[in-house]
Parts: sequence; structure tokens; C-alpha cells
Amino acid sequence: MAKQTGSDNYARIYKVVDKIPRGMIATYGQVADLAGLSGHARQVGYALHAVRDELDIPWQRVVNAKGEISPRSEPMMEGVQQSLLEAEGIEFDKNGRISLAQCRWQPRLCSVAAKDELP
DNA sequence: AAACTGACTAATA
DNA sequence: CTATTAGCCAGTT
Repeated sequence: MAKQTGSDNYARIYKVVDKIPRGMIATYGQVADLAGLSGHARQVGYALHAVRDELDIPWQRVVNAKGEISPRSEPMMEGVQQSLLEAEGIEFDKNGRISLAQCRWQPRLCSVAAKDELP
């Protein structure tokens, strides 16, 4: 088919992130994998940066592989993500780290159903 | 059009 | 634990 790149990948990422239940978190790599972009964790972060607040994407539920909030370019957002997560019931470690083993979203129960329309 | 940058991950030392 | 290397893709200059 014609050009199906760029925004198409973003759409999957938004879809997956939007599936993350409240009180849980997912890593960039995980989102990328669920979006069918396994290995493209970088794109996930990039897509989330472009999503802005215009959409209802819970970008705050996406953290890096260390279970910590990644340092972003905008210092004004510093601490905002953590506050949002805490408001959802996420617990942070003393180092501002989240217990992945405890809050990691495990898409194997019945979520993620939406599936993707691609092979 | 080429080069650079960026909300990443994983492996290796 | 830190440091380094490699891979990935899109947007900006």
C-alpha cells in the first residue's frame, strides 16, 4: 500500500498506551512490543512527546526499563509525571523508582483485546 | 538531501 | 553500580 508509515506507528502506540489500566505502568519497550514495534522503544518515547495534552493519552504511565521516570527536555514537567502516577496509586521507591514487579502492566489477562489489525 | 537529535533497550566490560 | 556500543525510526536543521 501507499505510504503507511510515521503516524501509523504513532496510532498503535497511542492505542496501547490508552489501554494501560489505571494504577499500572508499562515500559517503553513493552509498549513498543505491544504496538507491534518491538525493538523500537525510542519511537514510543518520541510518539509520546508529540502526543501532547491534546489527546487523552496517559503518557505518564509509560516509564523507562528501570521503572523510573525518564529525564525529559522540559524541566517544567519535572515531577508532574510522578505526581500523576502517585494520584493513581503508583508507589515510588526512595530513589523515585517504581516497583516494576508490582505495578508493571501485564497484558495477558483479557486486556489488549483490541488487538491490532495487522499481522 | 545529509546530518543531528531525541521521553529507549539490551548486551558487554 | 557505571561506561560504552549498537540498533531503531521520525522530525528538525
